This record gives sequence, C-alpha cells and structure tokens, in this order.
Amino acid sequence: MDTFSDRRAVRRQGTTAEILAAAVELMVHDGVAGMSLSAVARRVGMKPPSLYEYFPSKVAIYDALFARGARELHDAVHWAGSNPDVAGDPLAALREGARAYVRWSMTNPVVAQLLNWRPVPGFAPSDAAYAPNLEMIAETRTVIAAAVEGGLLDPSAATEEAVLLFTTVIAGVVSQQLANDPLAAPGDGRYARLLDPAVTLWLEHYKS
Amino acid sequence: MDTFSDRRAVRRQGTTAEILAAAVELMVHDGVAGMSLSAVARRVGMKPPSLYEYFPSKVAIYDALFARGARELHDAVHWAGSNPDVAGDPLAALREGARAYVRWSMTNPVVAQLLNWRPVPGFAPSDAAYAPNLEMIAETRTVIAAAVEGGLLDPSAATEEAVLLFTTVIAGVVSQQLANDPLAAPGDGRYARLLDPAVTLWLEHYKS
DNA sequence: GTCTATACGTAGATAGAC
DNA sequence: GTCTATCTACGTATAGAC
Repeated sequence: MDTFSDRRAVRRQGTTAEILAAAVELMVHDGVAGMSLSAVARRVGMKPPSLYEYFPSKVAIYDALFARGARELHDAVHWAGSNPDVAGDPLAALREGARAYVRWSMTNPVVAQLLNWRPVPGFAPSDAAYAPNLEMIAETRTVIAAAVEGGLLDPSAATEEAVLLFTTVIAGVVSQQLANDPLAAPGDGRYARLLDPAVTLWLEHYKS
Repeated sequence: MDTFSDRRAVRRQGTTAEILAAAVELMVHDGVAGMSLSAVARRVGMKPPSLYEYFPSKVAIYDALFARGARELHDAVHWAGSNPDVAGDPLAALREGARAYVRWSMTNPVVAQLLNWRPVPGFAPSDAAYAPNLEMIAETRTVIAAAVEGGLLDPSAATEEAVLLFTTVIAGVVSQQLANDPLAAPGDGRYARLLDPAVTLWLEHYKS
C-alpha cells in the first residue's frame, strides 16, 4: 500500500466512525429503533445518499454498532477479570467482570439496549457481530470452572444452569437499570447498586 | 342510562378492544415501536381517521395497552399469591407470584416489553396506567413482611434493597427470556426455567 | 466521494361532507 | 361514527451528473 491509499483508508475509517457516533447520538434522543438515515446524514453534514458509500443499508449500521459494542463489552469484562488485583482469585474475577459489564452498559446505554434486547424489528446481528458475546460467556464458564478446580465453588456451579443463572442475574440488573433509572451515572443507579448483593446470592449458593 | 345508550356503550367498548387487539398483533410482527395507525386501521377495516374517534393519538393506544397490561399482570400475580394452596404460607405465595409473573409475561410478550423496557421513544405511561405496578410491588413487600413476622425470613428481607433485589431477579429472567428465546411456549423457555433456582437463591440468602 | 433529483412509500393528524 | 381528501412531513434507496 502506498501513502496515498493509506491516507485514504484512514480518512475513510474516520468518516465511518463519525457516522456511527452520529447514529448513537440520535438513538439517545429518538430511541434505538427511531434512528433515521436522513438525520444521521444531517448530523455529519452529508446528504443521505452519501452514507451509502460507507454502509450498504440501514441494518448494516446496526450490525456495525452491534459488532463494535459486543467487542468492547467483551474486552471490558475480559480486562476486569484478568487484572492483576484479581489474578489467581477466580471469585474476585467474577465480581470484577460483572462490575465491568454493568459499568460498560451504563456508559453505553443505547448500544447495551441493542445487545440485550431486540429493539429493531428487521435487525438480527450477523454471526460475526455476535461472536464476542459467545466468547464472553465461554470465558465466564472458564473462570467458574477454575473456581471449582480451586475448591472455591461447588462442582454444580459449573453446570449449564448455574452459568446461565449467573449471566441472567447480571443482565437482569442491567435491564432494570436501563429501563427504570436510565439517567443515572455509571457507578450509581438504584438497580446497579444491587449488583454486588446479587452476585453474592449466587456465590453463596454455589460456594463449596 | 336507557337501552339505546347502553348498546352504544357496549358497541363502542367492543370496537375499542378490537383496535387494541389489532395493535398488539401488529406489534408481534413489526416490533412494539413499529406499530402504525394505518396498519391498525387496515386490520380492523377502518380508515385511519376513524381511529381518532376511539383514541386521541397514537400514544393513547400505547397508554391503554400499558394500563390494561399492568392491571392484568397485577391481577395474575395477586391471584397466584392468594390462592388457597398457598394461604398462610408466604414463601409459597412469593414463589407462585413469581411464576405467575413469568407466565403472564410469556403469554403477552409484546405488552410485557412495553411494561419492562421503554421501547417507544415518545411514550411514557401515565400515572394511572402505572399504578398497578406500584400496587404489585407494595403487595410483594407485604407478603415478605408477613414471612418475616412468621419467622420464616430474616428481618433484612423486608428492607428496600432486598425487595428490589427480589423483583430484579424475576424481571431479569423475563428480560432474558423475551430477548433471547422469544418463541418458547409459556411454561417452557431456556431462561424461564431458571426462575425457581433464582427465587431459591433469594429465599436461601434471607431465610432466618 | 459527494451531490441533485427522484422514485416510491409511509407516517400522524385534521377538516369537513355525509 | 365513518368517510374522502388533504396537509405536512418523513423515510429508504437508487440513478446519474460532477
């Protein structure tokens, strides 16, 4: 690649990011399903047809946001769970991962809605966009298994049901927070505060 | 009221119910936010302007559905919790109430979405429509308090946090079920199956 | 890569005849 | 209580000039 095409690629990536940012801002005001291409175009200073140079359709924008959001959320949880403070302590890793999940979701509420609920009628994420979610669940399972190996949790904690219950409890906190107290700051929130007690319920039940 | 106006009132109520039913059916196919008045009118065999005889605006239809749904959900939970099998057993009443909540939500998924999430940009329920929700939480609190009185639960179970945690766990199960396994029959469902274990987590933690 | 022009459809809501 | 006609606005998407 020569310098010219590099610059062109960088510029293109910048515009793409601008479009996605504008789409998110509009979803904040008009709802996730209420985003319109005309409004996005206005906000980035383009006419609607120009957007089709960057995304082939409206659902492609949703898919790009889903993909990026799933990747970011995965990374946030992954980072929290492999941070030096919790190295070698799987239970602390679970707690920190859960906290990171809630924190990220409150920082990115509209993308979190896109990930957790299905607010857009015609849209389902592509397999590629969905992949980081599966990866995140697999990693959670691995951490739980490590806790079982280390004698910290009962073997039943590594069953399908127990893992699903863990993720459901966390998703429940996020859902309630976003729906019923959406304006709270990350780290705050009437329902987000319930996360630690909720995780405690789970850990107590499955402790060995 | 004479016979004539009675009949007129009955007819009017019937039409109103028909319109609401059509709106719900359309939400099943097009998403909660995707319902349109034109489509509703087509389905009930009217032209769009005629709907304004029954509802002053589109959000009024959402509000009517919210009001009816909140009332029905309250009644279902209330009934389950005051059924003869569980009379005098507050813990069984809590379990049965939670089951009824999940069952109703799966039987009425689009209205459940309207109640649990906020899928429609311009719409917030009126106080009157929201009232049964508050009543339902108050009744849950009362049942928990009865369990504490009877020595079945620790006094900490009656705190604000504990009550909120109870409702959050149940709402979490419903949210996950509706978002990730929406086609399951009521009484079935990958996430709905987690309800009993989830309630058990809570009961165990707060037992005296 | 961005534009104008346009196709084609839809929306929510109101006026006023019947 | 229902209609026709209409307003006003918006939407996604494509064709084709520049």
